[in-house]
Amino acid sequence: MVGIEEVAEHAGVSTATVSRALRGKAHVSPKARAKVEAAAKELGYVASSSAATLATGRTQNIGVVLPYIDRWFFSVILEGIESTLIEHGYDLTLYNMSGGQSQRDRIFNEFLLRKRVDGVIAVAVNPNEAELENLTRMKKPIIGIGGPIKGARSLSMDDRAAGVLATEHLLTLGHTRIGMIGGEPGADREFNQPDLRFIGYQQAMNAAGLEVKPSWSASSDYTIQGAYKVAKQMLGDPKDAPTAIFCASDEMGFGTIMAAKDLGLEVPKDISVIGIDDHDMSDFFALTTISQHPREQGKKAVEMMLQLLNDAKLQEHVNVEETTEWPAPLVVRGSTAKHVGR
Amino acid sequence: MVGIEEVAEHAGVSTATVSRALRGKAHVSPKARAKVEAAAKELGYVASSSAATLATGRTQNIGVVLPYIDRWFFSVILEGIESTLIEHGYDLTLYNMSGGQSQRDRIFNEFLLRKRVDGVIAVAVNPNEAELENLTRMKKPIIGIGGPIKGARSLSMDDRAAGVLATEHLLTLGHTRIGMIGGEPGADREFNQPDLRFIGYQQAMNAAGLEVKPSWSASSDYTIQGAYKVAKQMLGDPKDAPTAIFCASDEMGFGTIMAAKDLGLEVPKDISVIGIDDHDMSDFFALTTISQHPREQGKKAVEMMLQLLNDAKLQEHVNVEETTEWPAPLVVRGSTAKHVGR
DNA sequence: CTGAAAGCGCTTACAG
DNA sequence: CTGAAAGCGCTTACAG
Repeated sequence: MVGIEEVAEHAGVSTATVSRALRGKAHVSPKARAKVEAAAKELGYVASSSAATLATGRTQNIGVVLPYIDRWFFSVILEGIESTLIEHGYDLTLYNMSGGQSQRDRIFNEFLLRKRVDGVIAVAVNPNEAELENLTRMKKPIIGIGGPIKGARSLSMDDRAAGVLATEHLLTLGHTRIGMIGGEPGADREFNQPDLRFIGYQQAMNAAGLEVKPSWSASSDYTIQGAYKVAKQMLGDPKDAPTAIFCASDEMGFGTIMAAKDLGLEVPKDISVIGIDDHDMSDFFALTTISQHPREQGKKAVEMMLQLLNDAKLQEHVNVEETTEWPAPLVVRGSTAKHVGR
Repeated sequence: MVGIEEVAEHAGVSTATVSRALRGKAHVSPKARAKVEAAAKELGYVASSSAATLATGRTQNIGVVLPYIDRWFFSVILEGIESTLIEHGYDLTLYNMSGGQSQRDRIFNEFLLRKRVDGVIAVAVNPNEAELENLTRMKKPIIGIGGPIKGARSLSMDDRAAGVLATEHLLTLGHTRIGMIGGEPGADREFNQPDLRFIGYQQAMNAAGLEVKPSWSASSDYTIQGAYKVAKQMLGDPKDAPTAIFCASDEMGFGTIMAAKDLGLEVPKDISVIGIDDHDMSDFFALTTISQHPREQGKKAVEMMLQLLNDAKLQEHVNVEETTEWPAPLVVRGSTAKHVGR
C-alpha cells in the first residue's frame, strides 16, 4: 500500500509538494506537478482518507438517515442524494432507522458523532432537541427533507396546501362526496404528515360547505395492498360510497384503482382517484397526482449542504431554523374526471 | 470537541488506559474502567473514527455497490445489509453504479481504494480483472451477491436451476404452451442472469420434448409496466397464445397478471403465471414464485464479510474464488393451476 | 494493571 | 515555488 512518502521519493520532491500537487492547490510549478502526477499514477497511489480527515477535519462524507429504504419515495430520494454527492467527490454513509428506538439512539449518539461525517441529511426523520444539540455541539449541520425541523434547516413541500389542492381539483370537477385515504396514525408521527394532508382536505371541504363523513376517511400504511383493502371497504358501501378518493400517496392510489376495478367500477367514469408523489408507475396507471420529484429533492438537499459546508463562517450558525418550500404541482392524468350523477 | 486527552485528565489516568477501557479490552482494573466511563459520559466523548482508523488500519466500514437503489430487490438487499452491519457497529458507504462507465471507474479506482472501507459487497455488479486486482492489492476483500465473480467470493442462487424449477412446475400442471418474459438483453449483462433463467426454461422444455416458439419469448426491463406491455402482446395472439407464462421477476409477474385481467382472462383459470423473487406484494397478487429472500441474502453476505475480516490470516487469501449457493425454493400460491383445455 | 512514547499518513502554517 | 516539521487524535507494543 503505497503512501505519500513513496510518491515523494519517486518524484524527487517533498511530501508537501505531492500533497499540494495532487489536491490541485496553487503554488506548484507545472514541472513538479507533472512529475508528481506521473509518479502517483505509476505507483497507483490513492490518498488515505482517514489520514486526510485527521489532518483537515473534513471527511468528505455525508450521513443520510431515513426510516425505510425499500419504499419508492425513500429509495428515489436516496438515489438523488447519492448521485449528487458522488459527483462532488463525497461519500454517503447510510443509516436506516427501521431498527426501533434503541437503534435510533445509537445512530444519533454514537455513529453520527464519531467524526465520520461532515453533515447529516435526514429524510422524514425529525431529530429531537437533545439529538440536535449533540449534532450542533459537534459542529455537524443537519438538513431535513419531508417536514420542518425545529431549530434546523429543512426542505419540504407544503403538505397542507397539497391536501387543499388535491381536494379542490376534485371539487372543481363537480365531486361533493370525496373520501380520503391517509397514512396510518403514528406511522409517520415524526412530522404528522398524513395529518397535514388530511387537514388540507378537511379545510377544502369545509370551505366548499361540504360535509366530511367519517366513513369517507380511512388510513393505511402507504402500500398498494393496504390501500386496496380500505378502498374496497369504502367503495363497497351500499349507501354512500364516495365518488372520488384522495390518497395521500400514489402507491395508495394504485391500490384504490385496483380495488375499484375489482369491484367492476370504472376509473374515472364511476370513481375519480388522485394521489401524491408522481411515482414511476403513475403514468402507467394514468393516475392524477401532485408531483414531488423526490430525485430532485435529494439533489437540492445535497446542494444546500455543500454550500453550507463551504461557508467559512459555518461555525457561527451550524444549525438554524430555516424551512425551504419545495414546489408540488398538480399533474392531471386520466384517473380524475367530471362527476356525472349515477 | 472533546478528545481522549481531556477524558484522561478528567479520569486521572493516561490516554492509553482510556482507550483500553472504552474499547472493552482486557487489563484494565474495574476501578479505572469505571472512572473512565464516567468521565467519557460526562464529557460526551465519542472517539474520532478517522484517528482510530489511522492507528489501526481498520475502518469499521463496508462499501456496498449496486446498479439500482430504487428497485425492490436491490433496496431490500440493501436494507438487510445495513441492518446487519449496524448491529455489529459497522458503517455502510453506498455506491450506486447508475452513473455509467465513468462513474464506475471513479468508484472502483478512487472511492473504493482510498482506505475508507474494510471490504466491499457488490450486488449484481461483476468487477473485471483490473478492478479486482486493485482491490486485492489494497487488501480489500469483495463479496458478490447475484452471480459468481471470477476470482472472488460470491453468494447467489442458481439461476439456471430456478428456470428449470419454474418451468417444471408449469409442466407438471399439464401446461405445454409455456411462454417466458425475461430481462432485457444487456440490461443485466454483468452476469447475464436473464440468460441463465431463460436457459433453464429452454432446458426444461426440451427435456419434456416441447417446442419453444419464438413468439413465446419476450424480454422486458423487470418493471410492472414493461412486462404488462409484452404480456399483453403475447396473450393477445389469436393463434397460439401460451397458457402459462414464466416471468424472470415477480414485478414482471404482476404486470403479466394485470395484462391478463385487462384482456378479460382469469388467472389461473385461463392463464398461469409464475415469477421469481417473492416480492412483498406477491402474496397480495397471489403470485406463485421462487423465493429469493433478499433481506436474508444481504444479512448472510455481511456475516461472510465480518467472518473474513476477523480472520487473522486474511492477508493470505484476500480474494479467492468461492461461490456459495443460496437456496431458492418454490412458493406455490394462486396464480398457477392445472391446465384445462379451452 | 498502567503509562510514556512511537507511529498511523496525511496537511499546512512557517520560513526560505 | 518548495521543504522541514509540527500536528491531527487515536492505538498499542514495550517496559515497568
